[in-house]
Amino acid sequence: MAEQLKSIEEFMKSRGFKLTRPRRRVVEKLLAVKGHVTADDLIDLLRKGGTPVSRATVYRTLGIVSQSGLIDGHDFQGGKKVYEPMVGRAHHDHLFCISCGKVIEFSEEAIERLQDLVVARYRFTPVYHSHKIFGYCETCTPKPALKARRS
Amino acid sequence: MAEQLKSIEEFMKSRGFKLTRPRRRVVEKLLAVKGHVTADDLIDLLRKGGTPVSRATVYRTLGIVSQSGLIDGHDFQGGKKVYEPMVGRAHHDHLFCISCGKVIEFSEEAIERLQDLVVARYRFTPVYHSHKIFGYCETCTPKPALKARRS
DNA sequence: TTAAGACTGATACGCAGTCTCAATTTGATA
DNA sequence: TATCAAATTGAGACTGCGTATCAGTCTTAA
Ligand SMILES: [Zn+2]
Ligand SMILES: [Zn+2]
Ligand SMILES: [Zn+2]
Ligand SMILES: [Zn+2]
Repeated sequence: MAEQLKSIEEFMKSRGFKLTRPRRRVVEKLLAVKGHVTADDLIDLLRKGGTPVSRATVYRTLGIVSQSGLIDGHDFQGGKKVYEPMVGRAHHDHLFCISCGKVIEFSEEAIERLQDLVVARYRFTPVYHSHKIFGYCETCTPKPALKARRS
Repeated sequence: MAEQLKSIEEFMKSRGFKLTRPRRRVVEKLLAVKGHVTADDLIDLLRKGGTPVSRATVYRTLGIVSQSGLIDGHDFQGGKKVYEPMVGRAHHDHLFCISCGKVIEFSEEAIERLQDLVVARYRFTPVYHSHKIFGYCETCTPKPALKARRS
């Protein structure tokens, strides 16, 4: 955990940013929370934790660190970004349940390889990608068995 | 083209919506423009074309027709949706140039198949997906040859 | 003709995120 | 330790896409 913080501090230094106390609070809170959180989640958590940080600083910090790939932001629902730490984690993509909001992470190396093929085909230089599949998770999917019984 | 309009009209009827004159104007304009346009692009085009339609109606119409899969909306840049007609077209995904904004469409059947595999693994019922690769298009990618010469 | 219901458009509103700018903090230097 | 320029902070104003509201209009079928 301190390890992860260190990585982030290094990145910021390399870009001429300081890991100030407010910024550290934001990053530490994000690292402490497992899963995907919004900027406002972080603001609430920090306030409740007795170490409030201004909205502007939270957004700015997330913006800066996002550039490093050490944290990732995703837009699932309509226009509300969720962030997750990526320090020391492998790349993954997401399934999102449009009924309950559940987020499932998946890795499929074969897909990643095929993307290399696609970009090569168009002489495109990829920087990052977003692959999201929307639908119903197991508990939100209507059971076919029940449907059949009804008829 | 009238063919495409017909499909959209059928969908709307089936859902209890009427293809009124303002709605038809919006849809026809979208079908007429090749490529990806925003709601405001459509508003401008309609106004310049002498057949203005209110903002609300444009947004509402795009929202209604989007539900059919006959047009698709994508969010590339920050929070500005672009729409494209899908009537009679096959599914495809996108490359987006973060330098010039160019959009390249691609189809990779193998990726689509692998997605089936992924969702099955999690007993997930897919409804739609979004697969976007961001980076630099051919003309925006710095040429390695030039770089080498410099050193 | 009349009336119920769908639709339109002007505009107010919501909301995530950004910008502004005076006050504060940082950290390099004397 | 004192000093100062540069970076950062935070409160709140602001932006911009999209949605909600609602009075007035258009349809359509008695
Ligand atoms: Zn991926
Ligand atoms: Zn994730
Ligand atoms: Zn696809
Ligand atoms: Zn497309």
